[in-house]
Amino acid sequence: MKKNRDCDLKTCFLCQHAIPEWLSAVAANRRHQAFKKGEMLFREGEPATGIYFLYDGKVKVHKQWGPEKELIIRLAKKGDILGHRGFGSDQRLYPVSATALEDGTYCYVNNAFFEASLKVNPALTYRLMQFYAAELQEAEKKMRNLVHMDVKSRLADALLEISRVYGDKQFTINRQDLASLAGATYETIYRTLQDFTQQGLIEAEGKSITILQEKKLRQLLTAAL
Amino acid sequence: MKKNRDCDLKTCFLCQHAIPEWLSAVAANRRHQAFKKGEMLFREGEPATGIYFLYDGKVKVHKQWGPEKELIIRLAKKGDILGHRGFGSDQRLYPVSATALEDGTYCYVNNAFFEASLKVNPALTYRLMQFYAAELQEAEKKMRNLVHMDVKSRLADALLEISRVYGDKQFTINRQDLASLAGATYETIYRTLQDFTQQGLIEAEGKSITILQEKKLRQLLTAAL
DNA sequence: CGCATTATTGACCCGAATCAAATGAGGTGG
DNA sequence: CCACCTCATTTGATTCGGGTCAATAATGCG
Repeated sequence: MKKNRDCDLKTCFLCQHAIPEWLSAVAANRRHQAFKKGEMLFREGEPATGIYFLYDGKVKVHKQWGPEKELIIRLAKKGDILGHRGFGSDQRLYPVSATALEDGTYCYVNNAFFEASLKVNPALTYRLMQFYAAELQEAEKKMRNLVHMDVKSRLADALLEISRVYGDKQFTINRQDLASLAGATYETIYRTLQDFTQQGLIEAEGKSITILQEKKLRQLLTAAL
Repeated sequence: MKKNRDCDLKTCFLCQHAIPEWLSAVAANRRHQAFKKGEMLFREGEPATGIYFLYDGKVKVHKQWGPEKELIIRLAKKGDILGHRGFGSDQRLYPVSATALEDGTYCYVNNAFFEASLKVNPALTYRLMQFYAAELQEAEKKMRNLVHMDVKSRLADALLEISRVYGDKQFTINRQDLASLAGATYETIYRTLQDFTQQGLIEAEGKSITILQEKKLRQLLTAAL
């Protein structure tokens, strides 16, 4: 089985929910593509031409603010969907950018085909709707957190999320991305990270971070409430 | 035509997209209900039993933080959907509360019936999905704004949004809600509002606010960028 | 007419952004 | 191999927006 050319039914959202009659059509219309760390899959403000199914690798979804500032909206991992935010708007521009945090592969289909899929496959539409609903909940929770929690709690939250996405207590991330994820500046994150290290909550050397006391990090979240 | 008992096809999302064969079923399963200003339609953390279609009146959707603090996620008006955030999660608890800002009416159907509707009516599912997508975009934009804009800009944004929802440059809202919408404290909003008034951008007397210079308010947003 | 909210304003404080500078780490070309 | 440049890391000093607290005035309201 050619792993790089064929969709793994277990990981690709589209194939997972494709009706049998459409599997060949899906195969004909999708485009598999490898990408490198740092590469932008799509850019905020560009016309939304299609939708991406992340096959492998981690990707950050972020929104720009001015020339220097950004906010990381979400981290995506294997099996996640990207570019779906273009749907529902009139203009069909990507409202966010997607940048690879590591090498990986995606599966792309253009909007026309994807919409056709949705039309003939209500179950797919239904699942996608659920996916949106879940994302919406996450977004709104994060919204509240950004307003009401201090940086320390937001950083704890960010670390736990990264750990969850990577499926490991140890992971690699640069400080700037960490700052953008927590919604704070580089310097502040640097200091807070140092604080956490001194308290023995985490271990940080270089870009590698290990969570030592997950429980205490979680307490920071609930304590802020 | 009994206005209070029957869904206006033009305003109710559910009826608007119902397939003809189901119109009678919809009629049988929906529950129309009047509500009073200040009444809570549903409460964050409660089991999500169903979905609400706002027939008349304005409703705030908000998320609690601690005993005293809240963040208004969104304002809903005639034709909007409420309680749809319960979908997609495992637990099926409302992740937000909904409180009436004025008297109104809603149309309610329980989850079981609504899900059945979605199953037999792909067009409805598709439209709902688009609705979610639009909400998601809004939420994420707001997220970024809350992080990167100062209070002055956030208040300008909030005022413009209220004006848009109410379809009028003049509207009524209490300061506390305004604060929760802009993600700031009562006092800060009070002062900033005073500032705007002195600059002649708005006129405020009591709970009534009139936008005088919409253009300048918008400039506050783009200027922050 | 007292009591309870809500409005209004001032003073203070603090978290975190900003600014600035020093240090270190890699990469490149001479 | 060294000089040089660029870029990330590290740390200190300073500033400031806005949250918190408190005190008074005003406005209901039973």
